[in-house]
Amino acid sequence: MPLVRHVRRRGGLALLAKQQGLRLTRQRRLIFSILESAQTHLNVKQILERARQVDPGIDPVTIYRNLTVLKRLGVVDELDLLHLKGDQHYYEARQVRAHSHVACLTCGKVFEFYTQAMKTIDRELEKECGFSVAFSRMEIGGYCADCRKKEDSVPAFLQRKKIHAVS
Amino acid sequence: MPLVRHVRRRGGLALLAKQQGLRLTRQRRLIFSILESAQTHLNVKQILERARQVDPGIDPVTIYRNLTVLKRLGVVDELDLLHLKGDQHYYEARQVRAHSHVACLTCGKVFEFYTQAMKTIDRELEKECGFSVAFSRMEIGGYCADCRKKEDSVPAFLQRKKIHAVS
DNA sequence: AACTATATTGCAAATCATTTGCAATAACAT
DNA sequence: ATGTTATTGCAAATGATTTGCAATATAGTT
Repeated sequence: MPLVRHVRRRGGLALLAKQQGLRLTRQRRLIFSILESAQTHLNVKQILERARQVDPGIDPVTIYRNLTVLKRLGVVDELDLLHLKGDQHYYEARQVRAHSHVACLTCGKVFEFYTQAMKTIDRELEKECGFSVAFSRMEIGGYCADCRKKEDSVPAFLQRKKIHAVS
Repeated sequence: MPLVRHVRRRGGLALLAKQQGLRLTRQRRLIFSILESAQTHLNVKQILERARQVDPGIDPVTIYRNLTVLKRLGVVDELDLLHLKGDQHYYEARQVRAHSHVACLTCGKVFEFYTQAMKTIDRELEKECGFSVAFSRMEIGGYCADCRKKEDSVPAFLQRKKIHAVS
């Protein structure tokens, strides 16, 4: 059975890359370390900025190519975060614990939420469908506590007019 | 507080559109009906194809513009289905019951999975974070029962070589 | 340490999806 | 019926990502 499943990284991405027969170039090391040390999901532009602080000559295409490799290895996730900020994609090193990304539709804040319930779903899928979960992503939109206090705030993406629940 | 929240459609998208002051053009009716009658998520190309069977002159830009409107109304969801088939996006009319999209990494099959556990997460977020969930999306990658039987199958997206779990 | 095979890079150009400007048309309220 | 203006289709622009290719750098071998 094919496995990407639970990839545990002991030596980090660099070691994993070696095991896969990839060459460890200066640029690749740099990109790996940026992703590994990132506190949050980054988009390509952000990765490029950080990379250029160290290696000003690095080309965007190198970022793209390495992200492709990392996606194929199953060690980074590509997220779109509900497209709240357009169609750009975000990347993060895959974590051991599954978590969901929760975005406030008013202020745009995104935070991560860890819950056992995601594991529950994995188990249900195994039991009910014989489906073996390798990884999962959850993205939630709604209104955060702060914004709910400020009554009349209008979600940034609702430019035309307020939308009322049709019930 | 702004609401998109639980939009229940009684008269369908057409009625909703009217209530929002949108004009019901021939093209718009068509696009609405395609989305409402679709059994599954569609990408833009698929929507365009279906639309052109009825109205050969319809322009892609009309599809895009209407999808934008529908997204803003909060009645269609834009999915990327784990980017298994590239970066294209898929659209589906938002359903009353939250569900997750489950994709097999070997055969590419995607199915929908309904579970109470998603509602559990909503409640946890409300309780623990004071966050009010408007909608949520979950996408799961793994291996379906059929493919697990056929031992040595290699996931389509792993072109280089087999990846073994690093443990 | 030099040698070799080839994976990887950077640049330029190509591609692809999506958006924008604008004039013509069509929907809807009066 | 008439006028206002939202919506459409076309063409061109944009922006992100990919591809071709020659130069370079890595890692294995001598």
